[in-house]
Amino acid sequence: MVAGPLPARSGPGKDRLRLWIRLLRASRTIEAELRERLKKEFNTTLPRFDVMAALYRAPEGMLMSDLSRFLLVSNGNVTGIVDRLVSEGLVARARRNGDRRTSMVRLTEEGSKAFAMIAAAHEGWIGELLDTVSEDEARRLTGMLNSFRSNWEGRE
Amino acid sequence: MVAGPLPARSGPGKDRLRLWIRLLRASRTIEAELRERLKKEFNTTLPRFDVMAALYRAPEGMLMSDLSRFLLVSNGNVTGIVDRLVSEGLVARARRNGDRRTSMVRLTEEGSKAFAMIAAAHEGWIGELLDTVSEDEARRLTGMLNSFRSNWEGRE
DNA sequence: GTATGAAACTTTAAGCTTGAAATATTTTTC
DNA sequence: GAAAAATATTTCAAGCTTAAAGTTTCATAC
Repeated sequence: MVAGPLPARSGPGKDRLRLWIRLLRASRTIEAELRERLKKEFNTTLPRFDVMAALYRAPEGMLMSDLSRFLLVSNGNVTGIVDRLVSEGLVARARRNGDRRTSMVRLTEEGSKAFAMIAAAHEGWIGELLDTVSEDEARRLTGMLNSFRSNWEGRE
Repeated sequence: MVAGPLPARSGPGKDRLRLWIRLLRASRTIEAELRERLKKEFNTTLPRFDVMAALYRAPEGMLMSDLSRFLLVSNGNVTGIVDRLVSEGLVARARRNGDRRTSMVRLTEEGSKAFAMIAAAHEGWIGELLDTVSEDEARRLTGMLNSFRSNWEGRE
């Protein structure tokens, strides 16, 4: 989804198609760079980072379904990633509240420390990778993307 | 890479971090919707669509390495996707030019027809999914993303 | 209290993705 | 022109991803 079907020079909707293609190329370029650095510097992956980032925001823990909803990925997907993080000792499942179907997932002490270090580097990388975007431009772009998102969210 | 590590309210680089998170969430949301529709309506996938889109632009064919460079994915990845497209009769490999290491990959007649249909639907979907973005706004956003991209490309 | 259905999660099969190693071919160097 | 380096591609192992089907537990209705 990086190329797009020969957008004709003009016509209704062509500008949106062009926008979509640019958006996708930008995020894929940055994503590839981040993935490579996460691997090289911390021997981890983007999905693991995503899960840890979500859990870091929720010290009390999250349900599996909260995680998958928040990260925009499927349920089964989260199961696998959390499994691996648990086996690495970075995340823990606690099956304690009344509902025995659910398990509260949270970062371990070790996971929290590890994440803090990775997150600091991550923020630096983003600043570096996006340094051709001025802070002001960044705010405006964010605003536009935000309004797209909030409009979109109510629809499905 | 959809959440991001608790962006502090302010500070240097925070606006860029926020921008990155929005960018990623927007593209993931749209991507998920496209993937679902491609599956439901045409029983195909986003990676297959990407490869076919690239080949549609190059009737004379492309090398595997051209494909992987253009699509921003690894070599081995393209091999697998093309293998499946070949087995479905939508794509053909031609090992004909002087260099016997390379193979020219192109759409078959059937593949070209199939792609044209899917692409028409795809363009409509994008118009629909992005209809909260005005055409004017789309052009401005595209411009900003473009300048990011061209600045970035010279660097690595 | 027991059947019905809903909810939370896991498992499975198929496919996508990467980085690294392997293979085959061409080009360069001496 | 043979050895070495470079290029184009494929193979491989590990992990990510989805949709669909399966399991367990909970809530509702009767």
